Amino acid sequence: MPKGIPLTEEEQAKRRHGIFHQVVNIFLKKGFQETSMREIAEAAGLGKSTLYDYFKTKEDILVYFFEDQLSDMTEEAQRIAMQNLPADKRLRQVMETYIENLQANKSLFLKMSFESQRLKAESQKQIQDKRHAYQDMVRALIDEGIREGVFRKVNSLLAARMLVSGMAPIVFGSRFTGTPQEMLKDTLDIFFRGIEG
Amino acid sequence: MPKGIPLTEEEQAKRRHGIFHQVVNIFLKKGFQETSMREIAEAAGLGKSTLYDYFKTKEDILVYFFEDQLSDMTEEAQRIAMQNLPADKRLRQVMETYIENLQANKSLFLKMSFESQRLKAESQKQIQDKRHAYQDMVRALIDEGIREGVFRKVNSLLAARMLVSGMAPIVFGSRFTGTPQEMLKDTLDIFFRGIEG
DNA sequence: ACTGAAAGCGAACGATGGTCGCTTTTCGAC
DNA sequence: GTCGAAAAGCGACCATCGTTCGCTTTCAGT
Repeated sequence: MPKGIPLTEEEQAKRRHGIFHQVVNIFLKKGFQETSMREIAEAAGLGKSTLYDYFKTKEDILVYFFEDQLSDMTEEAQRIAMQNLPADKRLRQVMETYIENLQANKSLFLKMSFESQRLKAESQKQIQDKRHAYQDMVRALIDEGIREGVFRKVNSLLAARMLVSGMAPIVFGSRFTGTPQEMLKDTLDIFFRGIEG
Repeated sequence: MPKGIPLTEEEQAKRRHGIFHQVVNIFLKKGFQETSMREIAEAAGLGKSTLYDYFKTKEDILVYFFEDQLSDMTEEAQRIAMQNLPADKRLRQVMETYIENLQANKSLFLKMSFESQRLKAESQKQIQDKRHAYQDMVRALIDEGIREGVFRKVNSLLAARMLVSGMAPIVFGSRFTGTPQEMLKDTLDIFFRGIEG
């Protein structure tokens, strides 16, 4: 990490990513709220105030996690959404990658979601905004499907919310009826049947 | 408030109640988490450490609110439950007083419920225990109704949870279809029809 | 080589929740 | 009536927290 040379915004982002990755195990072990900035800085091999060069406040670290994950997912979804395929096929793919992402960081998501309840309202709003961006993405795909005629005319925002929030039990639930893939299939079967044109 | 004379447990409880009552407006105005123990003590006209004689920690103050309210409600419900009436009539009365209590402290309940999300898991568990006590009360009433034959044999715990949690939208919801009394009536109509024997 | 700017750091800050030991008040025993 | 034990109350104090400040170190361009 050179000192006298300015970091581009992209490098900053990489650095933030790296810092978070180095620290994540403390959060998993003793929780976010119970970990002090001193500990975080130490675990990252940084001076405490250097940490503040990358995260404006402590809450920003938690917010960063969600923003990072959610914008990754949104990006990925957008890439899929641009393919030349019927909207329902694309939507299916989007949800598949969605639960794959959730599953890959399952315990981290669980812990962080729980801890995020204790953030200030303002920070929670930041996270919600990113969530909405993802929902809007899904919604746009449903709207496309409606225009294509593969979906009937439904309230697309409501449907998107229903679909996305219906994914949680598949990964985080406590009563499983099969593998996540099977549960996803069953859920999507119901959903698509519900809105098919 | 005498100094050299010991307080009975009951007097302590009264005192706690009084302290909370004197402080409640700060919580409503600037929130619980944002109010320091110094401010609380000052508003109560107490020394800071005296406050700690009545509440072991800051979180205890919030926990106290729920414990107090919920045990009041549980008591009241128990009094109604002992009357010599068919179980369904008693259950109806219980739920009526329930939403009356919620309504009477509506904004306080709202604020405090929101703030309680930020408590430590341990404190949240304390609150949940009291909630369960109330639910168990309702459940017992449903069990009685089953024995009396006015209800059919249902999973009484599940039904109780459904009933109690179904009250929230009546008081705290954002989409009202009538007065709380009307909404309660509609909800209970559905519920009783659902479990009638 | 020199300089300006960026990156990094530890000490220090203000505020917080919580504790300690002292003072004040009261009641009951003598 | 007084004296002492015990309780209630208190403000100073403590450790710790998140956050900021000013200094040092390092490097790129001249």
